[in-house]
Amino acid sequence: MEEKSASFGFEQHDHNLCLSKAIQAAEDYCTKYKLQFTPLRRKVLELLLQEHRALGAYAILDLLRDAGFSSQPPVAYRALSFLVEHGFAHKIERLNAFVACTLSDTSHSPIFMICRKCETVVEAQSLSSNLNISAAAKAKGFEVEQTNLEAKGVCHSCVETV
Amino acid sequence: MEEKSASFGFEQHDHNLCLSKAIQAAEDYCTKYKLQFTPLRRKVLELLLQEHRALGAYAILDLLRDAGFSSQPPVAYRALSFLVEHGFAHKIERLNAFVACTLSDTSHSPIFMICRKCETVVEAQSLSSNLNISAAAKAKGFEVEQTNLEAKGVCHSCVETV
DNA sequence: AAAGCTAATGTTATATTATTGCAATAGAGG
DNA sequence: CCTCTATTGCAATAATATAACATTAGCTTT
Ligand SMILES: [Zn+2]
Ligand SMILES: [Zn+2]
Ligand SMILES: [Zn+2]
Ligand SMILES: [Zn+2]
Repeated sequence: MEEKSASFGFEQHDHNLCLSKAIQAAEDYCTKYKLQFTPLRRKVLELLLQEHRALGAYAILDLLRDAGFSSQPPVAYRALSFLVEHGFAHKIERLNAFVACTLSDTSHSPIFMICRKCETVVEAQSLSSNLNISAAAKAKGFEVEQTNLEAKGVCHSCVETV
Repeated sequence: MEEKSASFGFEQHDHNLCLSKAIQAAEDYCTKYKLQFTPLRRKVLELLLQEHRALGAYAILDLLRDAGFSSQPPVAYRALSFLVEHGFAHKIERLNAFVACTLSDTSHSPIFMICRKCETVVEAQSLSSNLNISAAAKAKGFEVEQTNLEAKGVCHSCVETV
């Protein structure tokens, strides 16, 4: 009874599994590092994991209200800060929105592919590109601490549609 | 009487020349493509070129007021849109701010190195990294249209200071 | 030059995104 | 249970950005 209806990585996959694994991983990480994976934080991560799209803070706030939490901006922003800080989510700067992390590896330099039609956000691990960047930077005497690459384009599903 | 006091590319350089060249290039480009390089647009580009730092729209607005222009938000945002659209400036998403383009090549995929201490923003041309990204994307069936890489770190001058 | 058209700018209002400061509450640790 | 700290709730406001419409400037055509 495997469900593979949701799209991810621009591919079909078992999204229920995808979601529960990510939650479990976050829980394990928090236990290990004595972080508080509170109901609020868990809920926000779940909301982000529902879809492989970036959600704005105020969209999350609406969903939190539905779930019985407070719906004041700081509530969402603080939970999101926690999730981003510990690598459970990322901020997509060009959308002012947040997406759940889909890579198990903590503290990575992600590449995001953002479909401008369906707004799906897929995260990939940076390949050698990161090395090139560091090299280019080093040549200019710059110490890279964190990189963020956001690619806008059209995904497989959308490229065929008008 | 060469002046090399300003830092750029984390290096000393003749900033007056740097500025006037960029203005001239923009002027030439606009003439060629019949774009209106109006006093307002020129002024905003000049303001961005003053420093190799990203300026927020409202900072620009303050400077515009000093220069006798209107200081309502749309004035700055429209001029910035024009400059960004035609490649004379870029938006630094993680700063919600704008920086003058320092590369002559029109329509490129820039890399920005942002010093978190002095806030200098240096633009570099992407090397082979772009190819890697497109390759990674293609593997996922994604058509890259535009990429933006922002690296946070510490520049040469600041790395030595506490 | 005058009229007509289009692009750019001015202006007002409002939408969207994000933070500050403080009070109340929940959870960890003794 | 008590204390301390982290988290959440809440109110106000800051910072960033856009929409809608009026006015002006710069061309084009007559
Ligand atoms: Zn999934
Ligand atoms: Zn799509
Ligand atoms: Zn310069
Ligand atoms: Zn610096």
